Amino acid sequence: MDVRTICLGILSRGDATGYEIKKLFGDDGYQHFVEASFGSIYPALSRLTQEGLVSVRSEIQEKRPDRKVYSITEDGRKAFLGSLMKPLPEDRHRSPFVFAMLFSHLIPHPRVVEMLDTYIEQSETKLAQLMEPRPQPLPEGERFVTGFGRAVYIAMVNYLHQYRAELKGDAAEAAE
Amino acid sequence: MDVRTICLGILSRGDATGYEIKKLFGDDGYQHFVEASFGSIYPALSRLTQEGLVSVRSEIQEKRPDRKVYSITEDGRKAFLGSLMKPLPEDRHRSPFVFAMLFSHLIPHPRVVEMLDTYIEQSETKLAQLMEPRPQPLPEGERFVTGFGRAVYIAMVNYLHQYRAELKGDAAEAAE
DNA sequence: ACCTATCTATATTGGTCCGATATAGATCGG
DNA sequence: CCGATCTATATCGGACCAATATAGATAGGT
Repeated sequence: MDVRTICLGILSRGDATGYEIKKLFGDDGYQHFVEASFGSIYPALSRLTQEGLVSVRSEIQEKRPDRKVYSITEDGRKAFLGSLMKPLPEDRHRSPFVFAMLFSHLIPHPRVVEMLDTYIEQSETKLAQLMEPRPQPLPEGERFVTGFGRAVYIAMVNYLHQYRAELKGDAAEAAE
Repeated sequence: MDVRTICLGILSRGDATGYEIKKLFGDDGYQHFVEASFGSIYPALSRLTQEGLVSVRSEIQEKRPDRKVYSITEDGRKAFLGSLMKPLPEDRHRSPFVFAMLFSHLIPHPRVVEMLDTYIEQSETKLAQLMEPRPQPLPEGERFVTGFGRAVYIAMVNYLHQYRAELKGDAAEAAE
C-alpha cells in the first residue's frame, strides 16, 4: 500500500501535520503493520494536495516553528474508499533476524544467544505495547487489529522463549 | 538487511544464478522473511563481483539461454559473517490488509467479508507450505525458522477463523 | 499451424521509498 | 553552557521494485 493511500487513511480519521502522521507510526501507533518516513510522507502530502485529495492550512505557532495542517477532501475520501474496494497488495515481512538464524551454525554460540535475547526483548516490548489497556468499547476495526497483533506477538514470544530454553539446555549439556 | 548481504548468505550455501536466487524467494523458500526482485538481485550480484566478494562463470546451455553461475569467495564469506556479528536491522512488517481493516466501518460488509476470506486463504496457503514435511533432522537454523514460522502462522490463522466466526454471527443477527 | 500460458535466463528503467541531512524553532537536566 | 530531546518542514542520494525488454524453450488447446 503506497504512502499516499496510507496518508489518506490517516487523514480520514482526523486532520494532521506531516510530523503528526510520522509520530503515528511510533510506539503506540500503526508501526506493527504500516510505516513511512519523512522522506516519503512530505512528498506524498504535496502530491495529494496537487491532486486535490487533501487541503492544507498553515498555523502560526509561538515558540515553535509554524505547522502545516492537512485535511482530507471529499474527493480524497472517495479515492481512499476506492482503494479499499480494490484487491489489496500482499503483506510484506522482512526479518533480518530470522534470515540470520538460518546461518546460526556459522555464528559463535554466544552471539546466537545474544541475537535471540535482543529479539526476545524487542518482541516483548512490542507485545507490552499491544497489551496496554485501551478505552472500551474499541471501534470494530481497532478491535480486530489489536486482537490480531496480540495473537501473533503472543505466539512469537512463546516460541522464542521455548526455543531459548532449549538453547539453555544445549549450553548446559555442552558445559558438562 | 540489504540485498547484497542476502545474496551472500544464499551463495554461502551453494552456487546459484540470479534466476535461481530469485526462485528461492518463491513458495517454499525464504519468502516469509526476506525477498528481492530481479531489479535488485542482478545489480547486487554485479556489485558483489566488482567488490571481489563473489566470482562468476558462464555456462553454455543447449536449448536454453546461457546462464551465469555465481560463487561466494573467501572474502565474501568473511564479509557475510561480519554482517551477522553486527547488530541486525529491525524487522519490517507491512500489512495493507490489517491497515484496511482499521477502516472496516467505512466498507460495505460483504467487501469486508471478502477481504477477510481472501486473507484467510492466503494465510492458510502459506501455513500449508510451512507444514509440509521436511527431511529430518533439519539443520539447527532451519529448525528454528520453520518452527517460528509455523507458530506465527498457526496463531494468525486461528485468530482469523475465530474473528470470521464472529462476523458470521453478526451477519446472521443482521439477517434476522 | 497458430496462439496462449508458462518456464528458463539476463538485464534495465522509471518511479517509489527511506535514512540521512539540512534548516529552524524550542525545553530540560547536568 | 552543553548535550539530549522535542517540534516542524523539507530535500537528497542511494536502495529497491514492478514492469519491461530481449531471447531461448515446452505444452496444451483450437
